[in-house]
This record gives sequence, structure tokens and C-alpha cells, in this order.
Amino acid sequence: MKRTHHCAQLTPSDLHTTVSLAGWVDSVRDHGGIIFVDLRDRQGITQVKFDTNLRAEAALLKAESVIAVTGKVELRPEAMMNKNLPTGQVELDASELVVHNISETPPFPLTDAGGDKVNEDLRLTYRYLDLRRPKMRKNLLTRHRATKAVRDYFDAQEFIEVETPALFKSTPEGAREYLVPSRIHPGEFYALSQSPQQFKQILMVAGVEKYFQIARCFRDEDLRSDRQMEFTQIDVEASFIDREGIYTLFEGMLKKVWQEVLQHDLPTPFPRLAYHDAMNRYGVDKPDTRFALELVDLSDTFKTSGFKVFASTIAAGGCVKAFNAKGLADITQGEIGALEEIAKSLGAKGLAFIKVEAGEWKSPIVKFFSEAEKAALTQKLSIADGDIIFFAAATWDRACAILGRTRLEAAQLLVKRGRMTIRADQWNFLWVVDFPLMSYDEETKRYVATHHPFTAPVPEDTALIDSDPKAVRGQHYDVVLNGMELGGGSIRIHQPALQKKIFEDVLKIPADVVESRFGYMLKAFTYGAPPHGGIAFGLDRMVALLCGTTSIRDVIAFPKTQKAQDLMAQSPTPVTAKQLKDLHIQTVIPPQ
RNA sequence: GGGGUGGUAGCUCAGUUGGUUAGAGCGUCUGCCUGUCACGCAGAAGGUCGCGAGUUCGAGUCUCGUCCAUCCCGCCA
Repeated sequence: MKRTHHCAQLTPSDLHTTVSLAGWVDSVRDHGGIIFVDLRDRQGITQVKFDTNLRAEAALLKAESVIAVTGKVELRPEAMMNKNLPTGQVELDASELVVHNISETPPFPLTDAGGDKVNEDLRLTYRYLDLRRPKMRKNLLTRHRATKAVRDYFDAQEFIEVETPALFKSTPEGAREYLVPSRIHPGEFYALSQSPQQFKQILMVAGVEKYFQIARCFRDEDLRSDRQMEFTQIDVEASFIDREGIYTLFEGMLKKVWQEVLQHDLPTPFPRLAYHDAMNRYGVDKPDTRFALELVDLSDTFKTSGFKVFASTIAAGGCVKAFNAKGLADITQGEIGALEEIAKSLGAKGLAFIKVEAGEWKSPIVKFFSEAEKAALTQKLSIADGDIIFFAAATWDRACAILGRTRLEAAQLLVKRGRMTIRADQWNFLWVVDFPLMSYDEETKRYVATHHPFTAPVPEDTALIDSDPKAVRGQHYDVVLNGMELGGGSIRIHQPALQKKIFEDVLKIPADVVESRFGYMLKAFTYGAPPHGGIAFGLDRMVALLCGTTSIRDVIAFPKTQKAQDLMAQSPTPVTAKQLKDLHIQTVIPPQ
């Protein structure tokens, strides 16, 4: 039996025609003499009626069984039409039934509402059932549409998609890699590509000029709701382009994706925010600008304060920052405690605060403040009744981090109380720019590339590379949406001499190591490397936000758990001794 | 590696101060039912309270360890 229609197709215009449908049994309603089966396929649901000799057979059907049905399309009695169903005016009067497979009872409900509450480990174990849920099916479709829009866009912009190797060489800088032992070269390893960075730059030297790729990337780092061990990047690189060119190009792509997927017109250009300003105002380099609660610097106010904790921090080169969690004065002891724990985990000694209730400032520290200081606070933080002010006194980056995090938690508490709304469909894109090219790593006592070592310095800062490396800004940019870093890129270094200098003189990578790891790149650059730049953008994260979730597991068909396991297929597993022997490797833990 | 939350029936959860035979809703199974669409009605089955120790006359409940899921920190050039 071949199906002639799908399950969202039949309307009164098909009346009295004989059609065949195939799909899954969504539900069975057995009334004894008459049985209704909701038949479901990818497109929708159609009601099938069994009241003939097929009744006995239909009575044996269970939910999620796979059947094919032939019958006549009939109009339902007027009162029996279902307005909630696109096919609700008609039903199929079954004359033939093929049972392809009777299903076991599913271990959890396959509805949107029921399935969302189920423990995720169960959903992952039975992912093929989870993916039958309408919401998950929709997520897969959204991902497809978004990916297609990206390909169409870059194609129209005359970019070409070039595939690059997943099996690359190990470059221990940056993210931890997955190693792949070589059978042919005993004792040697490939690494799964963390990103096509080096290949795409080489493609520029190769004269491709406009490259893009929907690229799978691999990183052996701990997983999060927005991080999987393998993930997909929209990877782009172009020659003869500057930062403004990248901004325009990429804003165009996002505009198209939002148009195609959500029929939403994204306003462009996106606002830009300097890294330093982002940190100062929001305490993070990926601010969520859908709500304010902005940080304020109070170092001037407390420079000579009688409150020694503040004054001495400032004297030692630190700063005092605060923000007003407007209307959160009714915070509970438990909530304050939780905020304090978070602050402490970020290096704070405590989390000072002032509650303002009934015109009175309630706080363990307010007794140390002078009237002038109080007046300054009131003015700078727009303090009113019902507010609570959180303070941090520490080094600049630590104070930013503490309050940046506290700001997000406070926002959640305000949302919980219904005093603030953070809409999932408000799209606050922004470019974060002017990152420092290098930052000093206290652990290894050397400079490390903030982004990656191929980022070009801002031209007017180039002179500072030797004298004051941390003052040099990179031509780097991040795309941020609603507090999530979606991507980043830079204009690259295309002069081999400058690249070599960055590796050896600034990052202090020994010359022989530079030669063995990046020698081929430096060599390529000596054969006419065009100026170029690009961006790498997290497809999974973007699709997640398009789907109204922040967990990329919801938009990846077969994701891993936080412990990096596939609960369905049950990977990873031990391998046989022969496999290990072929690969010339031994495990320290013996195979089981 | 560290911190938080959770783990009780197939699923989602409740379970009081440590005290009799561990409950509910949904689902499942059986029977009845020709107009339901979350069908209805009647009945039934279903439990290693994640696992292991410990305290106690007595542990779902308290303590310690451990496993799993999840959120976060570290980590993610």
C-alpha cells in the first residue's frame, strides 16, 4: 500500500475520494462499536474511523504503532468537527489496514507538555522517541531552515563552501583536542579539528577569496548546556575585507536567517560596545542588554572614605563598583546567601548590600558612610524605596566578574517576582569590539592571545607591541545575543614577519616549536598572502535561541550528556586488544 | 577538580518529628461502550524508595561514601 497523501493534507475538497495514509498511531479511542485512530506523520494528524469488520484488528493497535490505511474521505457530522485540527472537518473511513509494527508502550509521554517534564537522561536514552515529539521535530526543522538560509545567503554573496579536514595535526595551544592514533605511523597522532582556522587562512592564500563552511568542530573540554564536545560552526573567511566589511556581511546573514526562520526583520546595523565598556557596564564581555541593572563605578566616591574596606581596595589599585537591583529589597535571606556563595566563588570576600525599605537604608556597612557619600550613592544609582544595592570592592576584573554574575542572578529573581520581563523573542544583537590583543597569564607568567595568535593588532596600536603589549587592541569582534556569545572573529595577520614576531617575541613560543606547528603557515604567507579576516559562529547556539531554548542539546539530534556519553548508543566503550595493537597504543586502565 | 539542585510505581510527583500495610494523577492491563478527539465508565496489576555502608528497637526520612542527570565555577587559543 503506497500512501497518496500526508496526514495534514485532507480537506472537504477531497470528499469521497479513496486515499491511503501511513504513519504512527497517535492515539486510539475505542468506543466498542466504533474506533477512532489519530494517525500521525511528519506533517500532521488525520482521524481514521474503524466501524466495519476492521474494528477488531484496529482494537489491537497501540500508541506509536506504525500502520497504513486506505479508505474514503468523509465529512464529519457537523457537531463532531474538530477546530483544533487542520484536518478536523474530515475523517478517513478505513476500508483497508496494514499493520507494519505494533509498538511497545513508550517509556514516557510523547507530548510536548509531558515530554518536557521528563528527566533528560530518559529522553536521551530513547532519543528516537523524544524526536517524535512535535517540539523536537520543529527544532530539527528550524535547524534545517536556518542552515539552508545561511548557505543560500553566502552563495548569493559569491562565497563558496569548501570542506576542510576533520583530521588535523595537534596544536596544543587553546582547547584540549581529541587525539586520533595513526595506524600507519606508529606512535603518532592526528587531532580532530577544533576549528578550520588555519585551513581557512590557507584558503585565502590559495586565492579562494570568499570561503564559508558549515563546519563540525571538536573540543575535549567539559560540557555545558551551550557546549558539546562536537558542535557546528558557520565558518567564514574573506580576503580584502576590513572589520566594517565583516560586520555588514554578517549582519546581512543574520537578517536573512531571522527573516527566513521567524519572518522577523532584524534591525541593522547592530550596536557596538567596546570590551572595556561592556565589562564596566555589565560585568561581562557578552552582556545581556535586554534589561538594565547597569554597574556603576564608585571608586571616586569612596577614594577617601572612612570605610576602610573600600578605601584600601582603591588605594591598592582596585575599584569599588555597585549596581541597583531595582525593586528587589524583599529578597530573602536564602537568596542573599546564594548570591554571596556565587560572589565568593568568584573571589569576593563577601557581598555587601544596602536594602532601602520605608525610606530607611538597612545594611551592615551603611554606618561607615558619610552623608556626602550617601548623597552620591543616591544620585549615581538612582536609589529609591524598595531597591537593593550590591557592592563589590576588588581588582577591576574581579569586581566586574562578581557584579556581572550577581546582576544576572538578581534579574532572574526579579523575573521570578514578576517585576521584570526578559523576552526570549527580543533580539538584542551587538558587536563587542576593541578586545585587548593579549592578556597576561599569571599562572604561566607570560602573555597569551586573548582570541588566537593570528589576530591582527589595531594599526594605531602596533607600535605598542614591544613596550606595552596589554595595551594593544586586536582587530577582533564578538557577536553577542541576549547574553550569549554566538561567535567571534578578527582581521588576521597576513605579514609573515609580524606573525612570527607575535609567536616568538610576544607569546614566547620557542622558534623551533613555532616552526614545527605553524611553519607551513608562515611559509604559505611568504607566497603572497592577501589581507583577510573572518568569523566563526556557533550554529547550535543560534538555532537554540531561534527555537526559544538556551540548551543546544535541544537542537542537536543526538547530543552527549554532561559526562560526555551517548546514553542511546552507549558510547564511549572499551575497545578490543587487537584494535589497540593495530594503533600501537596501550591503555593504562586494562580493557574490561 | 569544585559548588548547587534532583533521583520514591512505566512517567510526573507527594510522603509531616525516624514509627502500622509507602500514596496520588497520568499511563498500562482486563471488561463494557457506534461519534470520540486528554473519550467515558467499572475493575486490576504495578515499588531493590539510585546503589553501598553506618546510627537506631525501628530509616524513603538522619550520617558518610558512591553512581547518574542537570545547572554553574574552573576549562572552552
